[in-house]
Parts: sequence; structure tokens; C-alpha cells
Amino acid sequence: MQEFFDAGERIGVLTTQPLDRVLDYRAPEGGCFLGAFVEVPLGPRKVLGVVWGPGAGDFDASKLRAVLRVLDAPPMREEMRVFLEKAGAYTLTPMAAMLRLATRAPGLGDPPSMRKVYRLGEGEAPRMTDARRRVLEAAAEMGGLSLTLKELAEAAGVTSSVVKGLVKSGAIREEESPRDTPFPRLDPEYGGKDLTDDQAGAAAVLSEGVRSGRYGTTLLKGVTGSGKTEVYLEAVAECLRAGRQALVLLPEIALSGEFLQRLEARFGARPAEWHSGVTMTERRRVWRMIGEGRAQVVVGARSALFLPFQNLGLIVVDEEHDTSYKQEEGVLYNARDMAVLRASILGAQVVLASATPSLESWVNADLGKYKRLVLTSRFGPAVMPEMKPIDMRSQELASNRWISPRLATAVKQRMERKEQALLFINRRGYAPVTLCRACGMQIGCDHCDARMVEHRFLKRLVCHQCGESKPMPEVCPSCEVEGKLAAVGPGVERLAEEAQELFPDARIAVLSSDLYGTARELKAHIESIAMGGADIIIGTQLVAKGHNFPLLTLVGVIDSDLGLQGSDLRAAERTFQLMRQVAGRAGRAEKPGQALLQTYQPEHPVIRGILAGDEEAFWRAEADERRIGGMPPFGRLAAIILSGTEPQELFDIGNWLARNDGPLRRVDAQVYGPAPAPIARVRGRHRVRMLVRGPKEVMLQNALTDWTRPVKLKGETRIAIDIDPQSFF
DNA sequence: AGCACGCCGACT
DNA sequence: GTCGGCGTGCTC
Repeated sequence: MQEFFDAGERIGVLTTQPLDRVLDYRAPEGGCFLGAFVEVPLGPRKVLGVVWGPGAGDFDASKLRAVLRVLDAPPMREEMRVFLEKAGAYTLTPMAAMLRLATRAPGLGDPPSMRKVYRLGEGEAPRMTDARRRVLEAAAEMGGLSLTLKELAEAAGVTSSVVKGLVKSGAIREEESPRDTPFPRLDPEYGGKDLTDDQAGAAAVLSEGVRSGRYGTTLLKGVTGSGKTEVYLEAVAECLRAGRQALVLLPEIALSGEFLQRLEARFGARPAEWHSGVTMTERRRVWRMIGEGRAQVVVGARSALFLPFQNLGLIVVDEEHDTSYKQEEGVLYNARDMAVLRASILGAQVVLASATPSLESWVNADLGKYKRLVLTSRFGPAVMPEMKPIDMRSQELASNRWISPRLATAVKQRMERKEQALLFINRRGYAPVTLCRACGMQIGCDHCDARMVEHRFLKRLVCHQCGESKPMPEVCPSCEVEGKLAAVGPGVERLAEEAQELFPDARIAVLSSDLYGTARELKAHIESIAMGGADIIIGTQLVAKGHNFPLLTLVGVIDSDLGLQGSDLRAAERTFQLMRQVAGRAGRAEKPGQALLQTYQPEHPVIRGILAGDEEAFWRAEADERRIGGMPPFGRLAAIILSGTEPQELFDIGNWLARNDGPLRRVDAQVYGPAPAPIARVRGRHRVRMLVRGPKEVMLQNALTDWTRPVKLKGETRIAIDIDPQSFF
């Protein structure tokens, strides 16, 4: 493939505008490289694009326009272009949208931004004061290194005007320097920990893979506290030694300062971060430095997968089973699968780490597609907690009470022993339903087909679907009768209330994602709780995400049955993972732990699987069920989501598709639906779903494209195709 | 995505 | 007469 195009040559440019094809342009003055980031004219506008190849030549040469300028960034590598094309073809996403994922950095086209920095100069200060001396000392300590005005003033303990004064006399030199500074080098030999034999063995296997310089995926399974992180950080270290870059993907919510501190402790400096909380200036710096190879390790959320790495050697997908890896809006992709795709293209290693792997990964390991490493032993004497069911059918419980006498007794014991207890309920807010006892109406969201959830801390009703909220009404919005609104069912807030009544002396802490403004606040709160700042922790699934509570010895799961019912085939798997993780919180230090699962269905296979701790048996049973049903990973699924303002129109399109399913039948795929989506209306838009299931052997993409092509959409109506949907209905 | 063009109904 | 609704087509 030609790598460079001379000025005036016809080239193909992919733009971020939603035109689903590559447009021809003339190469600019001075020519351009294949993959170059460019600005091109499109109609009256200037748009961002990437030189995708030679021009197709089917456009009138006299109408060709020239590339306006080549941006100051290393060209997109071939590996990345191939990745975007394959990922786009797999997820049926237009290339323009794929390119947008890969250019999500502000100020891409801007020249390098500069700022003023200060260091020791040649001149002498006319009058040496105490404050001036401190500044010169601080500057001298930095050697030749420069600091910003604020940094230098802070280091010297003076105000910035003192520094400014020294600049005038030349004692301090002021210079321009690029704002986007390289990340500090990470040292693979800095803070290696002693590993157990088990861990060292696993680390050696991963390191071997990294050294091979070839593609490979390894499932790293280990219970909470088995040292998974230490093990895969050895692979990161090996990657650094090989001079290649590494990416650690985490579910957004698990991106904590605690994790970054662990990396700093291991490598002597902080890696680059990439997630929704990163500021625009920092984003720009990370994007550029990664592209220049001056950031070695990135810790990020799923979108970090689209960063312009120059030499990526390893991708770690931590908590690989986490459902938040699946992007559910806009471009629908699963970051875990896309990580494997990108790595396979560039010859890199993937580590999928989890205590409770997804069934897909488990099966892939079974089939030999992935290597499998299992860490069995935990640090120190702690083991997986003892797990027992509480059969709720035999427990006396007053109405609007959810803590059974048996669980209450167990909590009391922990309090007497000065240990912590965790009560887990996966529902935010006070009560999931607000009902009028006069007319029977349930308060719903005006824009969604979802019930509004009372949040008593906020004194508001909140829609968990669209985020809309309104003050808690005094009278029923329907029949206008006063004082008849009743809270039905438990949420974390209500459980906290009940716990406070049962244990008046207990210090109770509630952990729910909606109670904290910032990640920093949340982290500080969790830390103070972990240090013993509470006797009883009431939490949603937030607590399952990898935080350490050394004093915690009891986990009570309030409603183990939630999520078992319904037609979602992944419900069992998800319940299993969540319960195991929550239970895994108990007894992580020296003290043995216990987990009590309140359930009305102690005989349910999932509950029994959790209790028996026999994961292999659980996975095998789940896998068998999926195999029989032709469900993933033994079959292929795609969901079609029709959305728009007129439900009837959506059903008409759906029914037409269901009748005209020739393209699907040709690949032995079946279509189910149309049916209203689980939440049939979101933000005022109606949604209708269809499901397509096909055999493993054929890709569904082409059939889906042929099948939906005849549909002509008008107005606000949209059709989205979700390959490998998370929720089956 | 934007933006222009163009074809119909409801007003100054 | 003309203002403006949005359906259709184009952007190299």
C-alpha cells in the first residue's frame, strides 16, 4: 500500500460527518501520509477526517477540492484503521461514527498549546528578601526543571507576585513550554511485591505471552483477594520492559483513586487516565501523548480502547463480566470483545480478569480459544465466606419489614464483637413504588413507562430511566386525595431506616451511587467506613465493585431472588456473579466471614449453585441450558430496536419485518417479536424490540442488513441494530 | 450532520 | 401573492 501521497494526488478521506462513504480529495501542498489526520472542506464547512487510501476515482476530477491542512498529530496507524473497519462491520456501525469514537479529544486540530514556565535564571535579585530567597532555593532544587507560576510559588510558600518580581530582574527565567507534557516514565522494577507460588506461576504465563509479541487472550480467574491485580500488573511490567504500551480497562464505576495508587506504588508514577471524569485539557494531553508514545500505561473506561496507541502490547479487561462494558447508547459495542479484536489485529495480549467470569469467556476458555489461569488461594488465612440461605417462608416478618429475625441476630453478634455487617439490596432510593391507597394509582414518569422511585434524602421522586425528578407530592396526582400515598417495597434508604430501628446504637452508613456528588467524595466515604467508621453498611451493587472492608465479617443479602424472575436469560448468570461478589466482601482480612442469603426460593438452581460454591457445576448447567436453546455463546443474537413517537407505526414496521424475513431464513435465523421494549417509553420516545437468533456458524450482519434495507424511515423514527445484546428481552 | 431546494397549505 | 412546514438530496 502506498504510504505517501504527493501534492495534488487523488486521495480518499473518511470524515467524521455521517456520510457512509469515503470522499475523494486532492492531497495538500507538501503531500500527506496515509492515515494523516486532516481538515477538509465539505460544502460550506471544514470537517475532520483521516486519509483512508487512494481515491476511488469515480468523482469528477474538476470538482475535486484539496485538503485544507494536515493536523499536527501522528498519522492513524494501519492497525487502527483495520480495527475501526472490522469493529464497524461487526457492530453494523457507519464508519463516520467509528471515526468519531477514535477522535474524541478536544482541540485535535489546534497547534500545540503553550504556557509559561519558570526556572532559575542568570540574573541576581536587587534586594534579597526572605520570600525571594525561598523562591530561588525552590527553583534551584528543581535543577534545570521548570515549574508553572503556581507550582513554584507554592513550593516556596510565597504568592505569585514574589516570583513575578524575580522575573523582572532575571533571577528567575520565564519561558514558553508546551502545555501537553509527557507522562512520567513508569519503572517496571520499582515496587514489585512478593507473589505466592500460585500468583508467580500465573504471572509467568502472562509475561511469557507478552514477550511472544503475538496475539493471545487469557482468562484470569481468581476470587476476590486472590491477588489478580498483582498478577496482571506483572504482565504490564513485562510489557513496559518490552517497550510497548499497556491499557487497563475498568468498568467506569470501579475507576477509583485507590486503583491508581496501586499502580503508582507498583511503577513509581501515575499512569494516564481516560474516563468521563477527565477534564478537557487532560483528555487532550492523554490523547496526544499516547499517540506520541509518551504515555506508557493508560487506565481507562471502555472508550479508552479507541485511543491512538503507537505500540500497544497488552490490554487488561478487569472485571470482564461487568455489564457496563457494553455500550448501550449510540455505537453499540462490547468493549471486552472489541479489546480482543484490536489485540488480534495488532498482535497484542489480552487478559480478561474476573472472580466471576462471563459465561462467554468461560466457554471460550473451555473451547481452547482462550488460555485459562485460575488463582485459588487467597492472601493470608481468609477463605471464601461460609454461605447459608435464610428461607424467608419460615421467617416471621411484619409488613414493610425486610430484615429477618435470623439475619438480625447475626448482625447483633457482629456488633457485639466490634465487627462490621453489610446489608445488600440492589435498589436505590427509599421505595421502588409509590402507590395511592385511595385510587390505586402508581406514580410513574411523565416521559417513560417507568415508575418513579421515592428518594427520601432528596425529598423527591426520581425516574431511574431518564433521571427526571419532581418533589414528593402531598396529594395523589390522579385522584387528589391527601395523605394516602404509600411507599411499597424496600430500597437502601428504607432498609437503613429499618436497621436503625432494630439497632438503635449502631452507626449506619448507606452506600449508593446517587448519594455522592463526586467520585472523590464517594471514595473518601468508603475509606472512612472501611477504617471502622460504621457498624452496619447498607449498600447497592456499588459495594460489589472491589472495595476492601477489612473489618467486615457478615454479608446479609436482603433479596437474593431479585433478578431471578423475568425472561432475561442472563438473569441467572448475573445474580450468581453479584451474589458471589457481594459474599466475597466478607472476611477478607484475618477474620472468617459469613454470608446469609434471604430467599423465598432456596431450591432454585442458581441459589443452590451459589450456596454450594460449586461454580463449575453452575457454569455447566447454565452452558447446557444455553446450548439447548441455541443461545449465546452457542448461537448468535441481534436485537432490533425501533424507536419513534408513534407506537403504531413502530409495530407496523416490526410486523412487516417479521413477515418479510427471507434474508434471515436463508441463514437459518429466526425472528421474534415485535414486542414493546422492557421499558416501552423512554424520554418520550416509544420503543419496540425484535430479536433475531441464528446459528453460531454464520455471521448475522449481512442478513440483517439485507433484511432491514427496504425499511424506509421517516421523521423521528429510528432503527438500531444491537449485535450481541446484553438483555435478551 | 447541516444546508439548500422545492412543493404544498395558511396567513398578511 | 408569500411565509414556512419538512421531505429529499447533496456534500468529494
